[in-house]
Amino acid sequence: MSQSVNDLRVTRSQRFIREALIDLIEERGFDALSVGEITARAMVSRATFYRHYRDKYDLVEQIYAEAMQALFGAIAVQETVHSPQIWVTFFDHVAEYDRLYGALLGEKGSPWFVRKMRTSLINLIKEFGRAAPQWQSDSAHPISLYPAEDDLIPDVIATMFVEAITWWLEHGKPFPPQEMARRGVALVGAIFKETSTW
Amino acid sequence: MSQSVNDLRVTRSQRFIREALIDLIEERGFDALSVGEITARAMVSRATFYRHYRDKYDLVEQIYAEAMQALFGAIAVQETVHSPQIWVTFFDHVAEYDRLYGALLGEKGSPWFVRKMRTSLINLIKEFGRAAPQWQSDSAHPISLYPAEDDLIPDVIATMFVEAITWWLEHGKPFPPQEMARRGVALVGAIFKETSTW
DNA sequence: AACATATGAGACATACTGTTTCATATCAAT
DNA sequence: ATTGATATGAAACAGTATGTCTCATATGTT
Repeated sequence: MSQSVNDLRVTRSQRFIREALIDLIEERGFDALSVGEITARAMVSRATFYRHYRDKYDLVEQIYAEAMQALFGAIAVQETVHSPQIWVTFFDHVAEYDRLYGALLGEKGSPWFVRKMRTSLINLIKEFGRAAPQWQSDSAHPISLYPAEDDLIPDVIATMFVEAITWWLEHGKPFPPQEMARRGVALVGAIFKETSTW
Repeated sequence: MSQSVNDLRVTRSQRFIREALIDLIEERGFDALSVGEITARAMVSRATFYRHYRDKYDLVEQIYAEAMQALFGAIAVQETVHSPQIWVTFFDHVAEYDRLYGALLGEKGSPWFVRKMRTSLINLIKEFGRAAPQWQSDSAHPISLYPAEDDLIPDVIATMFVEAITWWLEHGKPFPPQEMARRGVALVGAIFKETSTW
Protein backbone atom coordinates (compact mmCIF):
# COMPACT_ATOMS: atom_id res chain seq x y z
CA MET A 1 0.00 0.00 0.00
CA SER A 2 1.95 2.95 1.32
CA GLN A 3 5.71 2.99 0.98
CA SER A 4 6.35 5.66 3.56
CA VAL A 5 4.39 4.43 6.55
CA ASN A 6 4.05 7.84 8.12
CA ASP A 7 2.65 10.30 5.65
CA LEU A 8 0.84 13.11 7.38
CA ARG A 9 -1.64 13.33 4.52
CA VAL A 10 -2.62 9.71 4.91
CA THR A 11 -3.04 9.75 8.66
CA ARG A 12 -4.92 13.02 8.46
CA SER A 13 -7.31 11.75 5.80
CA GLN A 14 -7.93 8.51 7.69
CA ARG A 15 -8.45 10.33 10.94
CA PHE A 16 -10.97 12.74 9.42
CA ILE A 17 -12.79 9.87 7.79
CA ARG A 18 -12.98 7.91 11.03
CA GLU A 19 -14.21 10.86 13.02
CA ALA A 20 -16.79 11.65 10.37
CA LEU A 21 -17.91 8.04 10.43
CA ILE A 22 -18.64 7.94 14.15
CA ASP A 23 -20.29 11.35 14.10
CA LEU A 24 -22.53 10.36 11.24
CA ILE A 25 -23.45 7.01 12.72
CA GLU A 26 -24.62 8.75 15.87
CA GLU A 27 -26.55 11.28 13.81
CA ARG A 28 -28.08 9.26 11.03
CA GLY A 29 -27.26 5.59 11.57
CA PHE A 30 -24.70 3.39 9.86
CA ASP A 31 -27.03 1.81 7.33
CA ALA A 32 -28.20 5.17 6.01
CA LEU A 33 -24.69 6.39 5.29
CA SER A 34 -23.19 6.62 1.84
CA VAL A 35 -19.52 6.94 1.10
CA GLY A 36 -20.16 10.35 -0.40
CA GLU A 37 -21.77 11.53 2.80
CA ILE A 38 -18.87 10.36 4.91
CA THR A 39 -16.24 11.99 2.70
CA ALA A 40 -18.23 15.21 2.54
CA ARG A 41 -18.27 15.40 6.34
CA ALA A 42 -14.61 14.44 6.46
CA MET A 43 -13.82 17.14 3.90
CA VAL A 44 -12.03 14.59 1.78
CA SER A 45 -12.46 13.42 -1.78
CA ARG A 46 -14.42 10.28 -2.48
CA ALA A 47 -11.45 9.03 -4.47
CA THR A 48 -9.33 9.34 -1.36
CA PHE A 49 -11.76 7.18 0.53
CA TYR A 50 -11.59 4.45 -2.08
CA ARG A 51 -7.82 4.65 -2.08
CA HIS A 52 -7.84 3.50 1.55
CA TYR A 53 -11.01 1.46 1.95
CA ARG A 54 -12.98 -0.88 -0.23
CA ASP A 55 -16.31 0.38 1.12
CA LYS A 56 -17.80 1.58 4.36
CA TYR A 57 -17.76 -1.92 5.79
CA ASP A 58 -14.07 -2.21 5.12
CA LEU A 59 -13.60 1.06 6.95
CA VAL A 60 -15.34 -0.29 10.03
CA GLU A 61 -13.43 -3.52 9.82
CA GLN A 62 -10.11 -1.73 9.82
CA ILE A 63 -11.11 0.34 12.83
CA TYR A 64 -12.41 -2.75 14.58
CA ALA A 65 -9.25 -4.69 13.79
CA GLU A 66 -7.17 -2.03 15.48
CA ALA A 67 -9.45 -2.04 18.50
CA MET A 68 -9.19 -5.83 18.73
CA GLN A 69 -5.44 -5.58 18.51
CA ALA A 70 -5.48 -3.16 21.41
CA LEU A 71 -7.73 -5.51 23.37
CA PHE A 72 -5.51 -8.52 22.76
CA GLY A 73 -2.55 -6.46 23.77
CA ALA A 74 -4.23 -5.59 27.06
CA ILE A 75 -5.24 -9.17 27.65
CA ALA A 76 -1.73 -10.42 27.01
CA VAL A 77 -0.58 -8.34 29.94
CA GLN A 78 -2.82 -10.35 32.24
CA GLU A 79 -1.02 -13.32 33.65
CA THR A 80 -4.21 -15.32 34.07
CA VAL A 81 -5.81 -15.35 30.68
CA HIS A 82 -8.27 -17.94 31.91
CA SER A 83 -9.46 -16.01 34.92
CA PRO A 84 -12.59 -13.86 35.34
CA GLN A 85 -10.22 -10.91 35.42
CA ILE A 86 -10.23 -11.12 31.65
CA TRP A 87 -13.72 -9.69 31.64
CA VAL A 88 -12.68 -6.67 33.65
CA THR A 89 -10.04 -6.05 31.04
CA PHE A 90 -12.67 -6.55 28.41
CA PHE A 91 -15.10 -4.04 29.86
CA ASP A 92 -12.26 -1.62 30.45
CA HIS A 93 -11.50 -1.90 26.78
CA VAL A 94 -15.12 -1.31 25.85
CA ALA A 95 -15.19 1.73 28.11
CA GLU A 96 -12.08 3.10 26.45
CA TYR A 97 -13.61 2.74 22.99
CA ASP A 98 -17.09 3.58 24.21
CA ARG A 99 -17.84 6.02 21.42
CA LEU A 100 -16.93 3.50 18.73
CA TYR A 101 -18.82 0.59 20.26
CA GLY A 102 -21.72 2.75 21.34
CA ALA A 103 -22.19 4.03 17.81
CA LEU A 104 -21.85 0.68 16.11
CA LEU A 105 -23.81 -1.44 18.59
CA GLY A 106 -26.52 1.04 19.54
CA GLU A 107 -29.85 1.96 18.04
CA LYS A 108 -28.22 3.73 15.09
CA GLY A 109 -25.59 1.06 14.77
CA SER A 110 -25.13 -1.80 12.38
CA PRO A 111 -26.67 -5.23 12.94
CA TRP A 112 -23.88 -6.44 10.74
CA PHE A 113 -21.34 -5.23 13.26
CA VAL A 114 -23.25 -6.79 16.14
CA ARG A 115 -22.93 -10.10 14.40
CA LYS A 116 -19.27 -9.50 13.77
CA MET A 117 -18.58 -8.72 17.39
CA ARG A 118 -20.52 -11.72 18.62
CA THR A 119 -18.43 -13.96 16.42
CA SER A 120 -15.30 -12.47 17.94
CA LEU A 121 -16.62 -13.18 21.42
CA ILE A 122 -17.61 -16.78 20.88
CA ASN A 123 -14.02 -17.96 20.81
CA LEU A 124 -13.26 -16.07 23.98
CA ILE A 125 -16.31 -17.64 25.64
CA LYS A 126 -15.25 -21.12 24.64
CA GLU A 127 -11.80 -20.51 26.03
CA PHE A 128 -13.29 -19.14 29.21
CA GLY A 129 -15.73 -22.02 29.60
CA ARG A 130 -13.10 -24.69 29.12
CA ALA A 131 -10.90 -23.07 31.70
CA ALA A 132 -13.59 -23.08 34.39
CA PRO A 133 -14.56 -26.74 34.75
CA GLN A 134 -15.82 -26.19 38.28
CA TRP A 135 -18.98 -24.78 36.77
CA GLN A 136 -19.78 -28.19 35.42
CA SER A 137 -18.79 -29.97 38.64
CA ASP A 138 -22.16 -31.46 39.54
CA SER A 139 -22.87 -32.59 36.03
CA ALA A 140 -23.30 -36.12 34.82
CA HIS A 141 -21.80 -35.13 31.48
CA PRO A 142 -19.02 -32.73 32.42
CA ILE A 143 -17.15 -32.75 29.13
CA SER A 144 -19.57 -33.67 26.41
CA LEU A 145 -21.44 -30.38 26.60
CA TYR A 146 -19.76 -28.59 23.76
CA PRO A 147 -19.41 -31.29 21.14
CA ALA A 148 -22.85 -32.72 21.79
CA GLU A 149 -24.66 -29.42 21.84
CA ASP A 150 -22.56 -28.03 19.01
CA ASP A 151 -21.91 -24.69 20.64
CA LEU A 152 -25.39 -23.53 21.50
CA ILE A 153 -24.30 -22.32 24.92
CA PRO A 154 -21.22 -20.29 23.93
CA ASP A 155 -23.27 -18.81 21.13
CA VAL A 156 -26.04 -17.80 23.51
CA ILE A 157 -23.62 -16.43 26.08
CA ALA A 158 -21.72 -14.39 23.51
CA THR A 159 -24.99 -12.94 22.30
CA MET A 160 -25.87 -12.08 25.87
CA PHE A 161 -22.60 -10.27 26.41
CA VAL A 162 -22.93 -8.20 23.28
CA GLU A 163 -26.42 -7.29 24.36
CA ALA A 164 -25.21 -6.38 27.83
CA ILE A 165 -22.48 -4.18 26.40
CA THR A 166 -24.97 -2.42 24.18
CA TRP A 167 -27.25 -1.83 27.12
CA TRP A 168 -24.36 -0.61 29.25
CA LEU A 169 -23.18 1.96 26.72
CA GLU A 170 -26.64 3.17 25.83
CA HIS A 171 -27.33 3.83 29.48
CA GLY A 172 -24.15 5.81 29.99
CA LYS A 173 -22.20 3.12 31.83
CA PRO A 174 -24.30 3.13 35.04
CA PHE A 175 -21.68 1.12 36.89
CA PRO A 176 -17.96 0.48 36.51
CA PRO A 177 -16.37 -2.23 34.36
CA GLN A 178 -15.63 -4.30 37.46
CA GLU A 179 -19.31 -4.54 38.29
CA MET A 180 -20.26 -5.42 34.72
CA ALA A 181 -17.58 -8.10 34.71
CA ARG A 182 -18.82 -9.45 38.04
CA ARG A 183 -22.40 -9.70 36.83
CA GLY A 184 -21.39 -11.18 33.54
CA VAL A 185 -19.29 -13.84 35.18
CA ALA A 186 -22.05 -14.64 37.66
CA LEU A 187 -24.59 -14.96 34.87
CA VAL A 188 -22.34 -17.17 32.80
CA GLY A 189 -21.71 -19.30 35.86
CA ALA A 190 -25.42 -19.74 36.47
CA ILE A 191 -26.01 -20.67 32.85
CA PHE A 192 -23.18 -23.19 32.81
CA LYS A 193 -24.44 -24.72 36.01
CA GLU A 194 -27.97 -24.98 34.67
CA THR A 195 -27.05 -26.33 31.26
CA SER A 196 -24.46 -28.78 32.52
CA THR A 197 -27.26 -31.17 33.51
CA TRP A 198 -28.67 -31.35 29.98
CA MET B 1 -55.99 -1.44 -1.80
CA SER B 2 -57.85 -4.23 -3.48
CA GLN B 3 -61.58 -3.88 -3.89
CA SER B 4 -62.28 -7.50 -4.66
CA VAL B 5 -60.60 -9.33 -1.82
CA ASN B 6 -60.10 -12.54 -3.73
CA ASP B 7 -58.51 -11.87 -7.05
CA LEU B 8 -56.60 -14.88 -8.31
CA ARG B 9 -54.06 -12.62 -9.98
CA VAL B 10 -53.22 -10.91 -6.72
CA THR B 11 -52.87 -14.02 -4.63
CA ARG B 12 -50.84 -15.68 -7.35
CA SER B 13 -48.44 -12.75 -7.68
CA GLN B 14 -48.00 -12.46 -3.94
CA ARG B 15 -47.46 -16.16 -3.55
CA PHE B 16 -44.81 -16.26 -6.28
CA ILE B 17 -43.08 -13.27 -4.77
CA ARG B 18 -43.01 -14.81 -1.31
CA GLU B 19 -41.70 -18.11 -2.55
CA ALA B 20 -39.05 -16.36 -4.59
CA LEU B 21 -38.06 -14.33 -1.56
CA ILE B 22 -37.41 -17.31 0.68
CA ASP B 23 -35.63 -19.21 -2.07
CA LEU B 24 -33.37 -16.27 -2.79
CA ILE B 25 -32.61 -15.56 0.84
CA GLU B 26 -31.43 -19.13 1.24
CA GLU B 27 -29.36 -18.88 -1.92
CA ARG B 28 -27.86 -15.41 -1.78
CA GLY B 29 -28.85 -13.76 1.49
CA PHE B 30 -31.44 -11.13 2.22
CA ASP B 31 -29.16 -8.12 2.16
CA ALA B 32 -27.83 -8.94 -1.29
CA LEU B 33 -31.28 -9.11 -2.85
CA SER B 34 -32.70 -6.41 -5.08
CA VAL B 35 -36.35 -6.04 -5.91
CA GLY B 36 -35.58 -6.75 -9.52
CA GLU B 37 -33.95 -10.02 -8.60
CA ILE B 38 -36.93 -11.11 -6.57
CA THR B 39 -39.45 -10.28 -9.28
CA ALA B 40 -37.34 -11.96 -11.92
CA ARG B 41 -37.35 -15.18 -9.91
CA ALA B 42 -41.06 -14.78 -9.21
CA MET B 43 -41.71 -14.23 -12.91
CA VAL B 44 -43.54 -11.04 -12.12
CA SER B 45 -43.10 -7.45 -13.17
CA ARG B 46 -41.27 -5.07 -10.91
CA ALA B 47 -44.26 -2.76 -11.15
CA THR B 48 -46.40 -5.50 -9.70
CA PHE B 49 -44.11 -5.79 -6.75
CA TYR B 50 -44.34 -2.09 -6.00
CA ARG B 51 -48.10 -2.24 -6.32
CA HIS B 52 -48.18 -4.55 -3.30
CA TYR B 53 -45.09 -3.68 -1.27
CA ARG B 54 -43.20 -0.53 -0.49
CA ASP B 55 -39.86 -2.34 -0.64
CA LYS B 56 -38.33 -5.67 0.30
CA TYR B 57 -38.54 -4.84 3.96
CA ASP B 58 -42.24 -4.16 3.68
CA LEU B 59 -42.59 -7.54 2.03
CA VAL B 60 -40.95 -9.27 4.96
CA GLU B 61 -43.00 -7.26 7.41
CA GLN B 62 -46.25 -8.34 5.81
CA ILE B 63 -45.21 -11.98 5.87
CA TYR B 64 -44.05 -11.62 9.45
CA ALA B 65 -47.27 -9.89 10.47
CA GLU B 66 -49.29 -12.84 9.18
CA ALA B 67 -47.05 -15.27 11.02
CA MET B 68 -47.43 -13.28 14.25
CA GLN B 69 -51.18 -13.28 13.76
CA ALA B 70 -51.09 -17.04 13.47
CA LEU B 71 -48.95 -17.28 16.60
CA PHE B 72 -51.24 -15.06 18.63
CA GLY B 73 -54.17 -17.10 17.44
CA ALA B 74 -52.47 -20.27 18.68
CA ILE B 75 -51.60 -18.67 21.99
CA ALA B 76 -55.12 -17.44 22.52
CA VAL B 77 -56.26 -21.06 22.49
CA GLN B 78 -54.08 -21.75 25.52
CA GLU B 79 -55.98 -21.20 28.72
CA THR B 80 -52.85 -20.42 30.68
CA VAL B 81 -51.19 -17.63 28.80
CA HIS B 82 -48.82 -17.10 31.70
CA SER B 83 -47.61 -20.67 31.87
CA PRO B 84 -44.41 -22.18 30.46
CA GLN B 85 -46.72 -23.98 28.04
CA ILE B 86 -46.68 -20.78 26.03
CA TRP B 87 -43.15 -21.56 24.96
CA VAL B 88 -44.14 -24.95 23.63
CA THR B 89 -46.72 -23.20 21.55
CA PHE B 90 -44.09 -20.74 20.51
CA PHE B 91 -41.60 -23.34 19.37
CA ASP B 92 -44.39 -25.24 17.65
CA HIS B 93 -45.09 -22.09 15.73
CA VAL B 94 -41.44 -21.65 14.85
CA ALA B 95 -41.31 -25.24 13.66
CA GLU B 96 -44.36 -24.69 11.47
CA TYR B 97 -42.80 -21.65 9.82
CA ASP B 98 -39.30 -23.09 9.96
CA ARG B 99 -38.41 -22.21 6.40
CA LEU B 100 -39.37 -18.57 6.88
CA TYR B 101 -37.62 -18.12 10.21
CA GLY B 102 -34.67 -20.23 9.17
CA ALA B 103 -34.08 -18.07 6.12
CA LEU B 104 -34.50 -14.74 7.88
CA LEU B 105 -32.65 -15.55 11.11
CA GLY B 106 -29.89 -17.76 9.72
CA GLU B 107 -26.52 -17.01 8.24
CA LYS B 108 -28.02 -15.61 5.04
CA GLY B 109 -30.76 -13.85 6.93
CA SER B 110 -31.28 -10.25 7.89
CA PRO B 111 -29.85 -8.71 11.05
CA TRP B 112 -32.66 -6.23 10.69
CA PHE B 113 -35.19 -9.01 11.05
CA VAL B 114 -33.37 -10.46 14.04
CA ARG B 115 -33.76 -7.14 15.76
CA LYS B 116 -37.40 -7.02 14.77
CA MET B 117 -38.12 -10.42 16.18
CA ARG B 118 -36.30 -9.71 19.40
CA THR B 119 -38.42 -6.64 19.90
CA SER B 120 -41.52 -8.74 19.45
CA LEU B 121 -40.26 -11.17 22.07
CA ILE B 122 -39.35 -8.65 24.75
CA ASN B 123 -42.96 -7.93 25.54
CA LEU B 124 -43.72 -11.62 25.78
CA ILE B 125 -40.74 -12.06 28.13
CA LYS B 126 -41.85 -9.25 30.37
CA GLU B 127 -45.32 -10.73 30.56
CA PHE B 128 -43.85 -14.13 31.29
CA GLY B 129 -41.47 -12.80 33.95
CA ARG B 130 -44.14 -10.88 35.79
CA ALA B 131 -46.35 -13.94 35.91
CA ALA B 132 -43.70 -16.14 37.50
CA PRO B 133 -42.74 -14.30 40.68
CA GLN B 134 -41.49 -17.48 42.31
CA TRP B 135 -38.30 -16.97 40.31
CA GLN B 136 -37.58 -13.93 42.37
CA SER B 137 -38.66 -15.56 45.62
CA ASP B 138 -35.36 -15.47 47.44
CA SER B 139 -34.58 -11.97 46.36
CA ALA B 140 -34.12 -8.99 48.61
CA HIS B 141 -35.53 -6.75 45.88
CA PRO B 142 -38.27 -8.85 44.34
CA ILE B 143 -40.07 -6.10 42.46
CA SER B 144 -37.60 -3.36 41.73
CA LEU B 145 -35.65 -5.40 39.22
CA TYR B 146 -37.26 -4.06 36.07
CA PRO B 147 -37.53 -0.36 36.80
CA ALA B 148 -34.09 -0.19 38.37
CA GLU B 149 -32.29 -2.12 35.70
CA ASP B 150 -34.34 -0.56 32.93
CA ASP B 151 -35.09 -3.80 31.16
CA LEU B 152 -31.63 -5.23 30.80
CA ILE B 153 -32.80 -8.71 31.77
CA PRO B 154 -35.82 -9.06 29.47
CA ASP B 155 -33.70 -7.65 26.69
CA VAL B 156 -30.96 -10.17 27.32
CA ILE B 157 -33.40 -13.06 27.61
CA ALA B 158 -35.21 -12.14 24.42
CA THR B 159 -31.89 -11.99 22.63
CA MET B 160 -31.05 -15.40 24.01
CA PHE B 161 -34.28 -16.89 22.76
CA VAL B 162 -33.85 -15.51 19.27
CA GLU B 163 -30.35 -16.92 19.26
CA ALA B 164 -31.60 -20.28 20.49
CA ILE B 165 -34.22 -20.38 17.76
CA THR B 166 -31.63 -19.56 15.15
CA TRP B 167 -29.38 -22.29 16.44
CA TRP B 168 -32.26 -24.75 16.55
CA LEU B 169 -33.31 -24.15 12.95
CA GLU B 170 -29.78 -24.09 11.57
CA HIS B 171 -29.13 -27.48 13.14
CA GLY B 172 -32.24 -29.05 11.70
CA LYS B 173 -34.31 -29.02 14.88
CA PRO B 174 -32.28 -31.64 16.80
CA PHE B 175 -34.97 -32.03 19.43
CA PRO B 176 -38.71 -31.36 19.61
CA PRO B 177 -40.35 -28.06 20.53
CA GLN B 178 -41.19 -29.41 23.99
CA GLU B 179 -37.52 -29.92 24.76
CA MET B 180 -36.53 -26.49 23.46
CA ALA B 181 -39.28 -24.95 25.58
CA ARG B 182 -38.14 -26.89 28.63
CA ARG B 183 -34.54 -25.77 28.24
CA GLY B 184 -35.51 -22.21 27.50
CA VAL B 185 -37.69 -22.00 30.57
CA ALA B 186 -35.00 -23.57 32.73
CA LEU B 187 -32.41 -21.13 31.44
CA VAL B 188 -34.66 -18.15 31.99
CA GLY B 189 -35.37 -19.42 35.49
CA ALA B 190 -31.68 -19.66 36.27
CA ILE B 191 -31.07 -16.18 34.97
CA PHE B 192 -33.94 -14.70 36.94
CA LYS B 193 -32.74 -16.43 40.06
CA GLU B 194 -29.19 -15.21 39.58
CA THR B 195 -30.07 -11.62 38.69
CA SER B 196 -32.73 -11.21 41.36
CA THR B 197 -29.99 -10.69 43.94
CA TRP B 198 -28.47 -7.75 42.07
C1' DA C 1 15.46 21.57 -3.74
C1' DA C 2 14.02 17.39 -5.71
C1' DC C 3 11.37 13.57 -5.71
C1' DA C 4 7.49 10.77 -4.50
C1' DT C 5 2.85 10.34 -3.91
C1' DA C 6 -1.60 11.47 -1.81
C1' DT C 7 -5.14 14.25 -3.06
C1' DG C 8 -9.12 16.71 -5.50
C1' DA C 9 -12.00 17.27 -9.31
C1' DG C 10 -14.54 15.18 -12.30
C1' DA C 11 -15.96 11.93 -15.80
C1' DC C 12 -17.59 7.33 -16.45
C1' DA C 13 -20.22 2.91 -16.67
C1' DT C 14 -23.16 0.24 -13.90
C1' DA C 15 -26.84 -0.84 -10.87
C1' DC C 16 -30.84 -0.22 -8.10
C1' DT C 17 -34.69 2.46 -6.59
C1' DG C 18 -39.37 4.03 -6.73
C1' DT C 19 -42.75 6.31 -9.94
C1' DT C 20 -45.40 6.69 -13.91
C1' DT C 21 -47.87 5.65 -18.29
C1' DC C 22 -50.52 2.86 -21.19
C1' DA C 23 -52.03 -1.07 -23.70
C1' DT C 24 -53.32 -5.76 -22.68
C1' DA C 25 -54.73 -9.75 -20.29
C1' DT C 26 -57.20 -11.70 -16.78
C1' DC C 27 -60.52 -11.92 -13.33
C1' DA C 28 -65.33 -11.51 -11.09
C1' DA C 29 -70.04 -10.77 -11.58
C1' DT C 30 -74.11 -10.85 -13.95
C1' DA D 1 -71.00 -15.25 -22.74
C1' DT D 2 -70.58 -10.51 -22.06
C1' DT D 3 -69.43 -6.77 -19.48
C1' DG D 4 -66.93 -3.93 -16.45
C1' DA D 5 -63.18 -3.62 -13.30
C1' DT D 6 -58.47 -3.96 -12.44
C1' DA D 7 -54.11 -6.35 -12.04
C1' DT D 8 -50.46 -6.93 -14.91
C1' DG D 9 -46.28 -6.30 -18.12
C1' DA D 10 -43.30 -3.42 -20.64
C1' DA D 11 -40.96 0.47 -20.72
C1' DA D 12 -39.32 4.94 -19.77
C1' DC D 13 -37.89 8.08 -16.24
C1' DA D 14 -35.23 10.81 -12.77
C1' DG D 15 -32.63 10.27 -8.83
C1' DT D 16 -29.00 8.31 -6.18
C1' DA D 17 -25.10 5.43 -5.02
C1' DT D 18 -21.31 2.64 -6.34
C1' DG D 19 -16.59 1.68 -7.70
C1' DT D 20 -13.06 2.88 -11.25
C1' DC D 21 -10.29 5.86 -13.69
C1' DT D 22 -7.47 9.96 -15.34
C1' DC D 23 -4.75 13.85 -14.68
C1' DA D 24 -3.19 18.07 -12.87
C1' DT D 25 -1.95 19.86 -8.41
C1' DA D 26 -0.70 20.16 -3.70
C1' DT D 27 1.67 18.36 -0.08
C1' DG D 28 4.50 15.57 2.21
C1' DT D 29 9.32 13.25 2.76
C1' DT D 30 14.20 12.89 2.10
